[in-house]
Amino acid sequence: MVIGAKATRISTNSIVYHSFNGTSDVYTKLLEAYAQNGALQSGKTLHAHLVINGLAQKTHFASKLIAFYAECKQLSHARKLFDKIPQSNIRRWIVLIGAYARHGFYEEAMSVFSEMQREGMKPNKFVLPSVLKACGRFGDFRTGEILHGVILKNEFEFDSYVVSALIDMYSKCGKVEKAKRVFYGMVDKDLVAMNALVSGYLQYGIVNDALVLVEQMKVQGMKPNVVTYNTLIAGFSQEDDQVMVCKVIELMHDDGLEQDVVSWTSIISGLVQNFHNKEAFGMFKRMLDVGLCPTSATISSILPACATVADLMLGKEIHGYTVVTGIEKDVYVKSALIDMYAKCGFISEAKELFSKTSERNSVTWNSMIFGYANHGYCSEAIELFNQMVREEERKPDHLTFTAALTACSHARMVQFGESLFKMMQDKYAIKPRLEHFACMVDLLGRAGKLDEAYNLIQSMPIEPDLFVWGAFLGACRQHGNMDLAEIAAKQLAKLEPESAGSSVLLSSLYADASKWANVAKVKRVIKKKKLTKFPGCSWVDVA
DNA sequence: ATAGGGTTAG
Repeated sequence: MVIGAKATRISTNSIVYHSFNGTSDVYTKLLEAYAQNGALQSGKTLHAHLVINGLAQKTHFASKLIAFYAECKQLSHARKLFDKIPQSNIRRWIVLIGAYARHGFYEEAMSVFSEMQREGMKPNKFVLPSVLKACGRFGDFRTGEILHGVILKNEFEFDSYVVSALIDMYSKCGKVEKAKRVFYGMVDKDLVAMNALVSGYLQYGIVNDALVLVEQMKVQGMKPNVVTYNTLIAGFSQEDDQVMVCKVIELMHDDGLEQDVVSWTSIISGLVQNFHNKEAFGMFKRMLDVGLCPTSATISSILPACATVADLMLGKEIHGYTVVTGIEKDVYVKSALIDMYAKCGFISEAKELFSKTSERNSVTWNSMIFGYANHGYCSEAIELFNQMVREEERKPDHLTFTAALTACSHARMVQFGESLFKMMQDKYAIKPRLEHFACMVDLLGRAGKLDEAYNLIQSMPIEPDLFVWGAFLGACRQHGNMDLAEIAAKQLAKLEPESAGSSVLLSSLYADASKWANVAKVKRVIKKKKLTKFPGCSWVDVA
């Protein structure tokens, strides 16, 4: 299938391949390079060349080709090649499942594994690490436990790859106790296993325990590596604990290890997440001064800090860098760019990036829909939502519905909003969260349906928060309903007696369509507790 | 065949 259309290019390229003498090593290296650069066309051409020369069926090349297509996210091609290799060959299962797991197709990896078992193939120690990884990333703890049983039954518990992957699976599923038990049961504890447990501690929010573990293991002769320290740095940085980040870096230097791109990216990411934009920019600059090149992960971490008009210049510079280096195509980078332009109000730039995107995930879609919704392009937002549902490229998630409902409420599309709220639950089995209720209350409230909004609040299966009451209060003020406004105000005061002022601030922000982006700022203010309270002021200035 | 950093919402 892949071959036919490329006849002309094949002949020219064949000459090139033959000039290398066509050793298998060259083919392998080329395929790996193509995979790394996502050079799908070149890889397809080489594939055709291998077919013509009768090499494509050789298991060695077939495996490489499967990995290549998986890397280029061409799952159907990978699967087609897999189907051409004789069934009894265990290697083909290992390669396909491994390729899926390595490139983020966790659901597929697990379903192929079930298929493998249905075909009567027994799992071995080479396939288990990939399956465990897929389980962990997918959060499928039940299957993971079954695999643990398989490991014990087949005495794979002395294979360090398998055991490390098992610890990682429990860690990723948030089962630290289980991860700990497996780790402490190991006769020869190895570095990868320890690192997997360290990451489990972080997942669970006990970074300090992780540090203690590392120190203990050091006493017993374990030598931590950059991965160990980077894991700890990421944990402390996310917790906004600058002091501990510095301490870990010092420890790292005592062990003769240098910070790499991942260390820097972890620090930058933590700073941005904790709203220290200036410090993040400074750190980014220092990283460049040290001579390290930012990766797509670094870029997608720093871009959210550029999502205000004041810092857009830097964002544009970074955008330029991504174009030059070719990482603009990366989904994370692309989504972050779309979000950045959209947040700054440059909807047409965001739209252009979105339409030129070949690979989109739910974040890409959601960023664009939010961009439209938050800037009053409500029909565009709804149209894009419909397109997403129609094309079934990605399933809408809870954020997609938040974005679409936001658009409905700004456009006063009450009926459509109600149908979305129903569709979300009935068709997609998404439980409405606080923000969905807040949108619905806002939608009904703006349309003057205050009683319906109030009924919805009272029917909520979860405790309404200040956004829900804030939206309701805004609607009551707008429609001059003193009685209901008073109820809302009392509820707000009850929810946040310490920072009653912030509730009012937030509710008015909520009511103001164009100021969504400021919510983050307000949250930061609240977090720093610098907000003076002014209880009982002009909430009910309805008149 | 296993371990580290990333994008949306609140």
